[in-house]
Amino acid sequence: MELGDRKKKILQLIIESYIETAEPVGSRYIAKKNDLSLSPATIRNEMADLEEMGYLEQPHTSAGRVPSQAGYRFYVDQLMERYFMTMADMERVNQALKLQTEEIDKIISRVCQVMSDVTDFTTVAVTPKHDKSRIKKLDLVMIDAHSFLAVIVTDSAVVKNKLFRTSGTIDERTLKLFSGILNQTLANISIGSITFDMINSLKKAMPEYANELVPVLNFVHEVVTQLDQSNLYMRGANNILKYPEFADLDKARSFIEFLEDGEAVGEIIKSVPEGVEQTSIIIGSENKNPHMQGSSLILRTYKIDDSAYGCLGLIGPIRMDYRKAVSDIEYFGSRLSQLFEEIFHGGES
Amino acid sequence: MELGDRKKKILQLIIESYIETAEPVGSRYIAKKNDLSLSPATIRNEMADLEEMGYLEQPHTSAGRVPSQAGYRFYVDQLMERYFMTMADMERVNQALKLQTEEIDKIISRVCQVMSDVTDFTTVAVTPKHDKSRIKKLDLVMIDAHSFLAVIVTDSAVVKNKLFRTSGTIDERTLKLFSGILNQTLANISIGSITFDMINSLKKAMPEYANELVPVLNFVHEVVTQLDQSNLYMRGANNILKYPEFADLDKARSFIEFLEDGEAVGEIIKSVPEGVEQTSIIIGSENKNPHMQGSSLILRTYKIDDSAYGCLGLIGPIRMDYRKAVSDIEYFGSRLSQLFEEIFHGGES
DNA sequence: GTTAGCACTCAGGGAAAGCGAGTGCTAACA
DNA sequence: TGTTAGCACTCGCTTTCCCTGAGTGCTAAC
Repeated sequence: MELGDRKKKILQLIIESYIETAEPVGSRYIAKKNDLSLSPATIRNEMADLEEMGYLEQPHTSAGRVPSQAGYRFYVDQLMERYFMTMADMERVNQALKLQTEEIDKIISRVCQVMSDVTDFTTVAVTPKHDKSRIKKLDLVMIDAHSFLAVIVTDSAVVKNKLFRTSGTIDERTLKLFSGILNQTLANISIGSITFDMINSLKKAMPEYANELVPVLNFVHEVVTQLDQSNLYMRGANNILKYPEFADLDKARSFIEFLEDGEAVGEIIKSVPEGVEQTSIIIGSENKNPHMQGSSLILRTYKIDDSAYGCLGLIGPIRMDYRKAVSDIEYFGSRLSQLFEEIFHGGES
Repeated sequence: MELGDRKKKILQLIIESYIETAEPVGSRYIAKKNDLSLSPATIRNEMADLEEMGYLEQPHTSAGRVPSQAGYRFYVDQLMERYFMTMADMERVNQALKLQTEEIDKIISRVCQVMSDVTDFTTVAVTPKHDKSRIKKLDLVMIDAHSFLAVIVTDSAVVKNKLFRTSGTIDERTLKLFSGILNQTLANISIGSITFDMINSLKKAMPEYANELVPVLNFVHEVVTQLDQSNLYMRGANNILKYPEFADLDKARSFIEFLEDGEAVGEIIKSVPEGVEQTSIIIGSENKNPHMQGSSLILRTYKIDDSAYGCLGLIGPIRMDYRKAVSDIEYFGSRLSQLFEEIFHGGES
């Protein structure tokens, strides 16, 4: 059965009113608040139809109607209009994103916080995996006769380092020799394709320097493993307590606990297709993870460079303001992509 | 008025029972549960005395007694016995602290999480300021003809780095020259004493290299500022929801919000005297910050090296198990100090 | 100094009653 | 045929009232 324009309008009004007030919506309310020039009785008939079609539900006989999950889905797919962020909010975001740092993790963590402040939702963000980037340079810098620093720089501008203390003394020449060999083998290969075996065979190749070299190779392995993973940030967990849906303390607590466990949340976010900047809306039981089935999740990918995409997320009750959430997250996503564009391709710094 | 042994014993029993059950404690209960060989009536007399002295309170006439803040204070100062962690818990902590990394921030963040898991409290941790450490080496590593990496290493083994893209091409010799000058001026001075003026005069000293050098000097300034601050970690905010004291959602929410705001919490923790490994207990309104006055805070300093101390904290309701909290945090603190001792003075790595 | 006995207090829980928002159905109307 | 007024009905919420029971303070006896 196709939905007529009037039914669509009524459904939209009900959903938006419910989103705002969290109260079941009655026919009288719809008739009065909006100039549909229809009587409550007529609205009631339409509402009964919408319920039959599965878009609305009734908590109990004498209450108004509440959107069903299918209702929300229809709403976000077909009814939802674009929301425009106020200039004030945009300005606020832009101010907050004026950072001195270029460290990806710091930036993402900050965005996560600002987004939580602005949207009043719980926000999550994952930094991209760097499995497709390459080691550009591996250098060993002498600090003093008993210690040196290993530095790894990737073409995606990630730098990792570690200090080493040596058992004997060490000189610049030996370090140069080491770094030459390491660079030859490991540079310009994508991180994802550096294997444990590769590193192991390097270890065996130079038994005379094993004492100093093995720790460095372990470090390389550690870095490669690290870059192959993404970090997760979460902020504003307290925000979910603002919604009456989480008035039950136990429910709220176990949900926050779930959110604090990065692994699980990361798992969910990984399901988002990489490589395109897009927004996904996952409503209630559309979530695979049972903990999330009482909530909705809005995800938005952002781009660091062609080989690295990260993801932002907003978590709220199923009755969340999808209109605002979507436009907010899209603004953050685009600002973030833009920010990285400036940092990595914006000429010298 | 001096407290007799019997009064002390009764006060202790009341406090420990209240900590356990969160229910006001009646005279009958104390008489039955413990073999004081006293009748409820006698206990009542003693309780009335303790109330008069300000150690106990009565929520209402027909309820039992509840410890007052002064009661808790007396308890932690004079009555509390040592609690011994179970071997199982210790083992669990030790397992969780087996980390591959030597990055201070990662370690602290991890400890914070484990501590929250083990203790069921909200935990905070601050990393030390490094204002007393010195720049040991400042190196510029050439990456390719258009970019180089600046690396700063301090004597407290902190490494910071940043990539620079240059407008023109650059060669190793120029970088050597730069790093020579920078090292000469900035190395072996304590971070806290490197001033903005100092950096500014360096900028002016070499106008011909301004293009490349100024960004590096800005970076130095940034690093110095960063090292002068401490980072704060917080975990297990959801844990406070486990306590009936926070059953009021609004209260709980605003408290979690307060905790998520690092600044404010950092401010509180800074009040702890540095330089000694010790435990402080701050009960309810002894906290200066009004948000904290409904909670108690246990703080414990830990040592990274002679010039750098950090701090761990447990946050719970005033009715918290001080006995367990104190011994838990002390175990964590000592393990942490020990860990850093191994990392920084344990010979080669 | 300790204890038994007793009257008194008061928060919390449960039942009962009343309220009111909202419905579905029917019949009349355009 | 779609719309609307009217009306009886449903049912969750709130308020009120009462009762219960844990716990107290006081008094008098041991």
